[in-house]
Amino acid sequence: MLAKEAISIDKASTALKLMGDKTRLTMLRILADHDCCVCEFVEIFQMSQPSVSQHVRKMKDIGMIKEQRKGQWIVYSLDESFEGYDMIRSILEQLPAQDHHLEQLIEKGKRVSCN
Amino acid sequence: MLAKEAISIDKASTALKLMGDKTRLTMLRILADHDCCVCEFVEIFQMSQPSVSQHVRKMKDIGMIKEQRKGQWIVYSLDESFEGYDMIRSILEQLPAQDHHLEQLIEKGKRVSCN
DNA sequence: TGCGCATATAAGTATATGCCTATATACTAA
DNA sequence: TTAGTATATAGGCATATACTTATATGCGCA
Repeated sequence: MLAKEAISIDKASTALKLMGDKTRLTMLRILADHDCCVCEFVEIFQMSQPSVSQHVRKMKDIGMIKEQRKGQWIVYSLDESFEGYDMIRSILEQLPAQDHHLEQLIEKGKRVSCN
Repeated sequence: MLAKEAISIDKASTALKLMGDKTRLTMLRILADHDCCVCEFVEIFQMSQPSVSQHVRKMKDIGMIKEQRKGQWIVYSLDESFEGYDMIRSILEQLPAQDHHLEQLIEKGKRVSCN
């Protein structure tokens, strides 16, 4: 057993359910390395802005990610105070990095956040 | 980054989706410590046998668990050869043990598998 | 062979999910 | 204030999910 604080089955299943969607899981894997705003995800996933907004909202609602307004944009990031943070971090660390999405964003001149 | 073999986002999201159900997640947490058969899960979850069978089937279909017939029973266990085995193991290790379910099963004289 | 137990499958239903379009809200800058 | 950009919400629709009951299949044993 790892020396990580245990999370309840209930909390864990709620988090894992959200991570069970390919789009959200990719978003989280990106957020593990880079903060992002909604319009960047729209560009990356070539998906409607409301769809992205709804995915983001679900993750924000359970406290998995947090938002911070930066001028015109709302930048999202993993919330380290989330009860299951250690768990989701350890999951994301086992997934391939998604830096190519960020690189393409920069190439297209659509990268917004600076980090 | 941990030194675990990477799993694709696709494979991972499929596995995580199944783990996003409270019943299945609890089953998996139990299987992390003890092999079980369908009738034991029926007793533990107080759920219809077809429901249990369907949950088990979904996990078997993607290779997450494997079956082994032992006489009258089919005993299920985590499949170590599953591509995402390291990932699901690391998740389950962060969840509270579910030994009380097994203990209650034994008290009721309904424990089947011997391990 | 035939009965009983364990498990699987089929079919139906209610609810949840993920996407879309249309519209509302919030902030920036002229 | 007004226009433009970013984000959120509402409403609708198609599909997926989780459960149920009814029924089929598979194995062990008398």
